[in-house]
Amino acid sequence: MKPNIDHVAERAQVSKATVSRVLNNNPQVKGEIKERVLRAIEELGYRPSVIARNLATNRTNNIGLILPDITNPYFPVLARGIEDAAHRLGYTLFIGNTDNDPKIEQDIIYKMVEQQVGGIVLISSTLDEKTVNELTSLHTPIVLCDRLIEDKPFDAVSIDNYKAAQDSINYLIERGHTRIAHLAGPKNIQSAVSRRTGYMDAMHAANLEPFVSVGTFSYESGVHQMGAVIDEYAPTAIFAANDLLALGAMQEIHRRGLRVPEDISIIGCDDIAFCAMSRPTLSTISIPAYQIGVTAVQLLDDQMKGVRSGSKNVILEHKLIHRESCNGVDQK
Amino acid sequence: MKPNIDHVAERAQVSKATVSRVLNNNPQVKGEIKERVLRAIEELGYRPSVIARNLATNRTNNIGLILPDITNPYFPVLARGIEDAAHRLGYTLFIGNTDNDPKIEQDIIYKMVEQQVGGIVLISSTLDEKTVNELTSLHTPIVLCDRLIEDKPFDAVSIDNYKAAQDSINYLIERGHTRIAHLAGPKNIQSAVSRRTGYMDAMHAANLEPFVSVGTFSYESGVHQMGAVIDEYAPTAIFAANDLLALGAMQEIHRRGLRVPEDISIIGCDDIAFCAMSRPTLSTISIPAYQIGVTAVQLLDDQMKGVRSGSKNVILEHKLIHRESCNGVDQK
DNA sequence: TTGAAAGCGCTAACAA
DNA sequence: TTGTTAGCGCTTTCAA
Repeated sequence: MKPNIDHVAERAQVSKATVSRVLNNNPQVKGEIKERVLRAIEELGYRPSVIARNLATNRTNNIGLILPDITNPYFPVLARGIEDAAHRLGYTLFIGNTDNDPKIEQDIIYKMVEQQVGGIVLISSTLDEKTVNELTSLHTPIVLCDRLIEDKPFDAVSIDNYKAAQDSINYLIERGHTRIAHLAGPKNIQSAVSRRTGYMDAMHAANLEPFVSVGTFSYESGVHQMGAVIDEYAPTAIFAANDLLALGAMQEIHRRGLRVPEDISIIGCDDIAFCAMSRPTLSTISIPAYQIGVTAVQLLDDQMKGVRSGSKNVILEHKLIHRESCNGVDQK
Repeated sequence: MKPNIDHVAERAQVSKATVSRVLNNNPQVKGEIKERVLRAIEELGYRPSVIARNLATNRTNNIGLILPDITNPYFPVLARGIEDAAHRLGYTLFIGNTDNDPKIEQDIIYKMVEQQVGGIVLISSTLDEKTVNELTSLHTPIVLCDRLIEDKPFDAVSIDNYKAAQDSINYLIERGHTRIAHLAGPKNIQSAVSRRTGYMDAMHAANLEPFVSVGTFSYESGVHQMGAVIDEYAPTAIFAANDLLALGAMQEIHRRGLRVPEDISIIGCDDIAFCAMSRPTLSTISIPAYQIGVTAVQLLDDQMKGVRSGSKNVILEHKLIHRESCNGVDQK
């Protein structure tokens, strides 16, 4: 039979309150008694019941991670950062995929709250007024990743997507490109929108004619969009809203017998591992996904421990990575 | 104040046992009373405390997924299958990465058991006698993925790695190759060992001289190993123990000014998404990772519900996918 | 510094 | 068919 706190108390000849104190490192237990309790615990192979403790204290050491789809190569790195940080802080991690479906997202959030998670790291696409109000009413600490919500009562950690887009465009402009098209992501995803706006503003600032093709954040979408872009705009460079799009676009460019970067330069965003493996290797905006994850958990931990009041918005640095897929227009 | 079962009982003018019955869909509650209780629940916005229920029943609706590293592109698909199946069955999923470190693995297993998970899906590399005994002593349902343990009291789901390797070699032999090298995975990972054995046996059966280079399951290892293989063996074909190795090898082959498949054909294993995106696209053994995940959860659910006694070993079908990276020797 | 005892919010015998 | 009551294994006042 699995030993419980009473068995330990009995064996150590103390009350279970004392055992509980030892368990919780309460310093007011005298050394000798503490020894005795620890020995009893050892001898019985006793492990406290987390569940009973949860009920008594009304909290858990669990936190939840809710993301669109772990299958998208950008997310595993983020998830790993979160898991590592959570593990380090003694939390166990729940995980759930939403496929960007607001209904599923709701579902999972409630399920995790029901499990009494101490906090949630949320990568959401659906932050309308209604959702925000519901989240607020949960009274569960929340940290948002990858989207920047101003004037909202949530902690968040992300990069400056607007600036990342501008950096990309300016990088292409410096290399002499003037016909730069943008493969954009979904309109309901905030990071995609920021990147698109950054692109538009940078193009206008340089007096260049913009061209945007909207799709999803997938490889297939990149393949598909690229065909239309070539037909309708004849670009010499592409800024893709993420790397999967860029890789798909590259595929289509090659299929048409054009070359990267000689005919068309291309830059992506995220810096997934495959950017360095593709032929040619893919220039991109590197997002510190792992660090975003770690930071998110730190913010969450602070909230859970009541260290801070008010919400905090952390913007991490992105970095443009130059690889083979980008050339100057004169280097054909 | 958050309502509890007593509040509901009071409002519905019944005992809390009756409320509990309604909560658990016990059919012996009369329709009218059930209505009253449901109304009270509705009006109070009552949600039962999972934690209290866990303590009372001594079980949870949580299951755990323990894997080496979610960052390895093979695992997210598996994880997704597991999450989807778990979600469908009403389980919430814990996740933990081990980095193939037996100590961390132990740690996470205990942590999850401590959380009273109902069961664990384990992708382990370290199944020695000692670990097996410890796992058995946990009395927690366990399903192993991706490795086949005979005569062990665990459910498992995997593919036939030995045969997968043989299929690959025979496929290359049919195309006229005779100098076929193998980039092997770590010696302590069972799937890697099976693939290697399959390779060796297939080579011997065909009277061909084998050449094995041992490394890790990473891209970098593929790059590194490939150099040595070219120098020491001059292969016309490569069977890599996984796709990352294959992609790394391809990179190195190109770097040396050789061509795939004209100079060297190459086939990998796993069928990660990038296989279809690389240049050339990569032939590989397709492993039904998603289906493995789904099946694992089904087995786990059976165990948890006591449907079955004895352990079950499910082998799913793999499939050889022909892509551009493989040629006949005469098609130079 | 330690112990006694009352919960935490539910489930499940057992009785009625 | 419903209610009474005793736990589940801890934590946490309050008293000693």
